[in-house]
Amino acid sequence: MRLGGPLPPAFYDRDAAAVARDLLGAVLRHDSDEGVISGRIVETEAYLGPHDPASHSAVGRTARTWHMFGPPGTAYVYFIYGMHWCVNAVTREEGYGSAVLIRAVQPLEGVPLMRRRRLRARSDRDLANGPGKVCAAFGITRAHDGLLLTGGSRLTIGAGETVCDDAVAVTPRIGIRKAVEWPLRFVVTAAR
DNA sequence: ACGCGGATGGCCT
DNA sequence: GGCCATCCGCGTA
Repeated sequence: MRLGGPLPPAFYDRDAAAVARDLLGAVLRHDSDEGVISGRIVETEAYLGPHDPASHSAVGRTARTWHMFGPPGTAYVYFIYGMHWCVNAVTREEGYGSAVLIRAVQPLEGVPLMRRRRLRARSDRDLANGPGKVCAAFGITRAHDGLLLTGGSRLTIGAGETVCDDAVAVTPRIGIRKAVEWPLRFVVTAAR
Protein backbone atom coordinates (compact mmCIF):
# COMPACT_ATOMS: atom_id res chain seq x y z
CA MET A 1 0.00 0.00 0.00
CA ARG A 2 1.58 3.22 -1.16
CA LEU A 3 1.76 6.18 1.16
CA GLY A 4 -1.54 7.98 1.03
CA GLY A 5 -3.41 5.17 -0.73
CA PRO A 6 -6.52 3.83 0.99
CA LEU A 7 -5.86 1.06 3.50
CA PRO A 8 -7.27 -2.20 2.04
CA PRO A 9 -9.93 -4.48 3.56
CA ALA A 10 -7.21 -6.87 4.78
CA PHE A 11 -5.88 -4.10 7.05
CA TYR A 12 -9.23 -4.01 8.85
CA ASP A 13 -9.83 -7.76 8.90
CA ARG A 14 -8.09 -8.15 12.29
CA ASP A 15 -8.91 -7.67 15.98
CA ALA A 16 -10.18 -4.16 16.71
CA ALA A 17 -7.39 -3.46 19.22
CA ALA A 18 -4.69 -4.18 16.62
CA VAL A 19 -6.45 -2.04 14.04
CA ALA A 20 -6.96 0.77 16.56
CA ARG A 21 -3.23 0.78 17.33
CA ASP A 22 -2.26 0.72 13.66
CA LEU A 23 -4.71 3.45 12.62
CA LEU A 24 -2.60 5.95 14.58
CA GLY A 25 -0.79 8.04 11.99
CA ALA A 26 -3.17 7.09 9.18
CA VAL A 27 -4.92 9.87 7.27
CA LEU A 28 -8.69 10.35 7.37
CA ARG A 29 -9.87 12.12 4.20
CA HIS A 30 -13.25 13.49 3.12
CA ASP A 31 -13.56 14.66 -0.47
CA SER A 32 -16.77 16.68 -0.12
CA ASP A 33 -18.57 19.11 -2.40
CA GLU A 34 -17.23 21.94 -0.26
CA GLY A 35 -13.62 20.80 -0.49
CA VAL A 36 -11.09 18.26 0.66
CA ILE A 37 -10.59 17.74 4.38
CA SER A 38 -7.87 15.51 5.77
CA GLY A 39 -6.17 14.86 9.08
CA ARG A 40 -3.78 12.52 10.85
CA ILE A 41 -5.45 10.12 13.27
CA VAL A 42 -3.98 10.58 16.76
CA GLU A 43 -6.54 8.92 19.06
CA THR A 44 -8.65 5.77 18.67
CA GLU A 45 -10.68 3.31 20.71
CA ALA A 46 -11.40 -0.35 20.03
CA TYR A 47 -14.86 -1.87 20.51
CA LEU A 48 -14.34 -5.59 20.36
CA GLY A 49 -17.74 -7.02 19.45
CA PRO A 50 -20.89 -8.53 21.01
CA HIS A 51 -18.93 -9.85 24.04
CA ASP A 52 -17.69 -6.30 24.80
CA PRO A 53 -20.35 -4.73 27.09
CA ALA A 54 -19.40 -1.22 25.97
CA SER A 55 -19.79 -2.05 22.29
CA HIS A 56 -22.91 -1.03 20.40
CA SER A 57 -22.89 -4.47 18.82
CA ALA A 58 -23.57 -5.96 22.28
CA VAL A 59 -27.25 -5.02 21.85
CA GLY A 60 -27.40 -6.94 18.60
CA ARG A 61 -28.06 -5.92 15.05
CA THR A 62 -30.52 -3.01 15.01
CA ALA A 63 -31.23 -0.21 12.56
CA ARG A 64 -28.70 1.93 14.39
CA THR A 65 -25.93 -0.65 14.71
CA TRP A 66 -26.52 -2.24 11.31
CA HIS A 67 -23.33 -1.15 9.60
CA MET A 68 -21.16 -2.09 12.59
CA PHE A 69 -21.69 -5.65 11.33
CA GLY A 70 -20.62 -4.75 7.80
CA PRO A 71 -17.49 -5.92 5.99
CA PRO A 72 -14.04 -4.82 7.23
CA GLY A 73 -13.29 -1.21 6.33
CA THR A 74 -16.93 -0.08 6.52
CA ALA A 75 -17.67 3.32 8.06
CA TYR A 76 -20.06 2.98 11.03
CA VAL A 77 -21.45 6.44 11.83
CA TYR A 78 -23.83 6.92 14.75
CA PHE A 79 -25.73 9.81 16.37
CA ILE A 80 -25.26 10.41 20.09
CA TYR A 81 -26.50 12.78 22.82
CA GLY A 82 -29.01 14.33 20.46
CA MET A 83 -26.45 16.36 18.56
CA HIS A 84 -23.16 14.63 17.78
CA TRP A 85 -22.00 12.21 15.10
CA CYS A 86 -19.15 9.75 15.66
CA VAL A 87 -17.30 7.71 13.02
CA ASN A 88 -15.86 4.20 13.32
CA ALA A 89 -13.98 1.83 11.05
CA VAL A 90 -15.44 -1.70 11.12
CA THR A 91 -12.94 -4.50 11.79
CA ARG A 92 -12.92 -8.29 11.40
CA GLU A 93 -15.16 -10.25 9.11
CA GLU A 94 -18.62 -9.22 7.97
CA GLY A 95 -21.24 -10.06 10.59
CA TYR A 96 -18.82 -9.98 13.54
CA GLY A 97 -19.53 -6.49 14.96
CA SER A 98 -16.24 -4.92 16.04
CA ALA A 99 -15.03 -1.42 15.18
CA VAL A 100 -12.57 1.37 15.95
CA LEU A 101 -13.83 4.80 17.02
CA ILE A 102 -11.84 7.70 15.53
CA ARG A 103 -11.52 10.02 18.54
CA ALA A 104 -9.11 12.71 17.34
CA VAL A 105 -7.18 13.86 14.29
CA GLN A 106 -4.60 16.56 13.59
CA PRO A 107 -5.83 18.76 10.71
CA LEU A 108 -3.78 18.54 7.50
CA GLU A 109 -5.80 19.83 4.52
CA GLY A 110 -8.93 21.99 4.53
CA VAL A 111 -8.31 23.91 7.74
CA PRO A 112 -10.30 26.99 6.60
CA LEU A 113 -13.32 24.78 5.85
CA MET A 114 -12.92 23.02 9.17
CA ARG A 115 -12.90 26.36 10.97
CA ARG A 116 -16.13 27.36 9.23
CA ARG A 117 -17.74 24.15 10.48
CA ARG A 118 -16.29 24.51 13.97
CA LEU A 119 -16.84 28.15 14.81
CA ARG A 120 -16.31 27.50 18.50
CA ALA A 121 -12.79 26.15 18.01
CA ARG A 122 -10.25 28.52 19.54
CA SER A 123 -7.23 26.85 17.95
CA ASP A 124 -6.42 24.47 15.09
CA ARG A 125 -5.80 21.79 17.68
CA ASP A 126 -9.35 22.29 18.96
CA LEU A 127 -10.89 21.60 15.53
CA ALA A 128 -11.01 17.81 15.74
CA ASN A 129 -9.73 16.69 19.16
CA GLY A 130 -12.82 14.68 20.07
CA PRO A 131 -15.04 12.16 18.27
CA GLY A 132 -17.93 14.60 17.83
CA LYS A 133 -15.57 17.35 16.74
CA VAL A 134 -13.97 15.09 14.12
CA CYS A 135 -17.33 14.55 12.44
CA ALA A 136 -18.33 18.20 12.74
CA ALA A 137 -15.06 19.40 11.23
CA PHE A 138 -15.11 16.78 8.47
CA GLY A 139 -18.84 17.12 7.71
CA ILE A 140 -19.48 13.44 8.48
CA THR A 141 -23.15 12.51 9.13
CA ARG A 142 -25.61 9.67 8.65
CA ALA A 143 -25.02 10.05 4.91
CA HIS A 144 -21.64 8.38 5.42
CA ASP A 145 -22.92 5.45 7.50
CA GLY A 146 -22.09 2.25 5.64
CA LEU A 147 -19.63 3.73 3.13
CA LEU A 148 -16.45 1.80 2.43
CA LEU A 149 -13.32 3.52 3.74
CA THR A 150 -11.15 1.30 1.56
CA GLY A 151 -11.65 3.21 -1.69
CA GLY A 152 -14.39 4.11 -4.13
CA SER A 153 -16.19 6.49 -1.76
CA ARG A 154 -15.51 10.10 -0.79
CA LEU A 155 -14.56 9.08 2.74
CA THR A 156 -11.32 7.11 3.04
CA ILE A 157 -8.47 6.34 5.41
CA GLY A 158 -5.05 6.39 3.78
CA ALA A 159 -1.76 4.95 4.91
CA GLY A 160 0.40 7.46 6.76
CA GLU A 161 3.68 7.58 8.59
CA THR A 162 4.06 4.78 11.12
CA VAL A 163 3.84 5.78 14.78
CA CYS A 164 6.38 3.91 16.93
CA ASP A 165 5.40 2.28 20.22
CA ASP A 166 7.33 4.88 22.24
CA ALA A 167 4.86 7.48 21.04
CA VAL A 168 1.70 5.50 21.86
CA ALA A 169 -0.14 5.51 25.19
CA VAL A 170 -2.74 2.84 26.00
CA THR A 171 -5.49 3.75 28.50
CA PRO A 172 -9.07 2.78 29.41
CA ARG A 173 -11.79 4.04 27.09
CA ILE A 174 -13.44 7.42 27.69
CA GLY A 175 -17.07 8.24 28.43
CA ILE A 176 -18.44 4.71 28.80
CA ARG A 177 -20.28 3.07 31.72
CA LYS A 178 -19.49 -0.58 31.07
CA ALA A 179 -16.13 -2.38 30.90
CA VAL A 180 -14.56 0.90 32.03
CA GLU A 181 -11.18 -0.68 32.84
CA TRP A 182 -10.45 -2.34 29.52
CA PRO A 183 -7.25 -0.78 28.05
CA LEU A 184 -8.52 -0.15 24.53
CA ARG A 185 -7.84 3.56 23.97
CA PHE A 186 -4.76 4.43 21.90
CA VAL A 187 -3.25 7.93 21.87
CA VAL A 188 -0.26 9.46 20.12
CA THR A 189 1.66 11.17 22.93
CA ALA A 190 4.71 12.63 21.19
CA ALA A 191 4.29 16.25 20.16
CA ARG A 192 3.99 16.51 16.40
C1' DA B 1 -6.64 23.95 35.94
C1' DC B 2 -9.97 21.60 37.08
C1' DG B 3 -15.27 19.83 37.99
C1' DC B 4 -20.06 19.95 37.04
C1' DG B 5 -24.43 20.05 34.62
C1' DG B 6 -27.44 21.36 30.65
C1' DA B 7 -28.41 20.70 25.81
C1' DT B 8 -30.89 17.58 22.75
C1' DG B 9 -33.05 13.52 20.10
C1' DG B 10 -33.12 8.83 18.60
C1' DC B 11 -33.68 4.32 20.10
C1' DC B 12 -34.28 0.32 23.16
C1' DT B 13 -37.18 -1.59 27.05
C1' DG C 1 -38.89 6.53 30.50
C1' DG C 2 -34.22 6.49 30.60
C1' DC C 3 -29.96 5.89 28.67
C1' DC C 4 -26.24 7.38 25.99
C1' DA C 5 -18.64 5.62 22.66
C1' DT C 6 -20.15 14.24 23.68
C1' DC C 7 -19.38 19.16 23.88
C1' DC C 8 -19.41 23.53 25.91
C1' DG C 9 -19.73 27.06 29.26
C1' DC C 10 -19.81 28.41 33.80
C1' DG C 11 -18.44 28.00 38.41
C1' DT C 12 -14.76 27.56 41.94
C1' DA C 13 -9.34 27.91 42.74
